[in-house]
Amino acid sequence: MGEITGLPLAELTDRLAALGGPEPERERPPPSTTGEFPELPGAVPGKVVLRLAPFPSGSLHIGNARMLFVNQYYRARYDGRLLLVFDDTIGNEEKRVEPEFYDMIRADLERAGIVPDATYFKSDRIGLYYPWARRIIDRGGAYVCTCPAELLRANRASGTACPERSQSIEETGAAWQRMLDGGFAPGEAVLRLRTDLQDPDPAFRDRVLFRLSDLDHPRVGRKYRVWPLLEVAAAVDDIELGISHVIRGKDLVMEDRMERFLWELLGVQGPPFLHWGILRVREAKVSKSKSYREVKSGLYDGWSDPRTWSLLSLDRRGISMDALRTFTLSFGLSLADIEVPAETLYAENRKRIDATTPRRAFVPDPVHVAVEGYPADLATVELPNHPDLPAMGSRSVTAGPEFFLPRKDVERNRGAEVRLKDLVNVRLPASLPVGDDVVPVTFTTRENRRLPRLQWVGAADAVPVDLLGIEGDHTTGWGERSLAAAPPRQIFQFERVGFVRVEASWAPGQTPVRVVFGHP
RNA sequence: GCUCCCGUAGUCUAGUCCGGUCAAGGAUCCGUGGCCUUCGACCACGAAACGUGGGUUCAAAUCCCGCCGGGAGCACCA
Repeated sequence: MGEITGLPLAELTDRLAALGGPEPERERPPPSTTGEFPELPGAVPGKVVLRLAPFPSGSLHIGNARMLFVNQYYRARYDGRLLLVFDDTIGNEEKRVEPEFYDMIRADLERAGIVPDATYFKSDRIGLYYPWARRIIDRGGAYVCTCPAELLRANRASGTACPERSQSIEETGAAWQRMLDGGFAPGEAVLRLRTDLQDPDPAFRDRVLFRLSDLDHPRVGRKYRVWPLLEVAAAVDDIELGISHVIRGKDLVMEDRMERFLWELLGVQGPPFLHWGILRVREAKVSKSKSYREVKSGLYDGWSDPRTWSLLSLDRRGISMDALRTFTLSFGLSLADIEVPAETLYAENRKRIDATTPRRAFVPDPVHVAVEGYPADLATVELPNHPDLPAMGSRSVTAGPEFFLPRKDVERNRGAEVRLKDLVNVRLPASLPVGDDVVPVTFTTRENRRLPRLQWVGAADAVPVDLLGIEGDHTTGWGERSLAAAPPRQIFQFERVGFVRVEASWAPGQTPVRVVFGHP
């Protein structure tokens, strides 16, 4: 026996086989395409209830996608329910609830393929939170503090109790009633939780539960002056709405502790929490407040401006929500904070659209050229809509002898022979004339040789195109004639440029064909 | 500073709970070649990783300890 245990595994296997034993399983598990999604603790299929709690202060963006798709994923996995709970408590001056965002967020959800099983508004539930405040007070768990915010913070940092911390339950009850009755102005009093002023995490010491605000709320106006903070509202709703699992970003971990603390104080059992780490898309410097400002100021082209990286803007760019879902789920529920290049998302989208997207020619920043010796029989040519898929058909394109070529390529290849893609070879002049003069180039051969390839548009029949870039920039140029009839939302690949989506058709003499850049 | 979290290729990720089939899999990026009329796609090939030091063990990406590095939170916002 001792002799066997010392043998390497491979040899053991061989000996086993020689003895006629069964071959051990050697199959690898299938390669995973998504990240790791653990079982939800204690989850029972059909009984899982999850919630999405967006704050209606802007459109949903790429950074919110994880919240959407992870919850959607678990709902499907456990055949559960997903509630939309608008986290529309009052906010503050910088972070305000605004009416248009309710519908905008619902539209975002719909776009992402998420149909909530029910929708709630915290602003409808404010009255529900007050009895809970009473219960907390009655257990001696809170006190009304009238310290100015700054002093409150300083005391918290140093672990110093303010005089009101020692008030009796009766005193707190009376002060709370005074808050409700309007006996304090906003900022004059808050209801604070009694935790432990020596708690190792300073952030956790005697946090504020309820505060006063007289801001006008878009749904309930000034009906309430006493507003709950996120932690209390969530602690109450997670119980009352029967949430079975809370899955959210790890920026909210301390709120877990708050909710658990409250539940323990009140002797109720709440759901477990799961988190994911911070996800950043390198190119997307997402800031809801900046987007808000620039949309309001008119600098951005509304919430569909590419710079917002909103779901709406991604759709506008031709990036499918399915690609976004796969992209988002590929990170699993890892707690690590990560930064991912947008290219990964683009690659995912390309997989979905490349095979079905027609090709078209577009020449940005054009130079007008005239080809000397251009073959007369090539005035028009037939080009395939997709190089690899003959089934996608072809279109007839007006060609030379006059063309538009990309200035950048013409300059880079001065004096050299180049290939007009799918057409002929020409020699470019050694130097370009100044101004907008037509540049003479020389036909060389039809023979397809290994030369730099340039996309081209026949000058005789070109259509003006305006391309909106992802930085909000505009590139103008010429496109081939067939673009004129392109319907809005059609996706094309502009050869050697990238994937674009049509915004508006051509109105001759008025507006160019407007397209939005999607990705390379 | 305090609290919590995280370290697998350039970037993500699987594997870590339950040590051996991991001389580490997938995606993306990069390079080369092919298809030879896209700088796209596709095909083939290639380059590329267990933060670090110690310990336990026949055996460590996996268990234990130290160190180093990165991130988040520390609002009368959400």
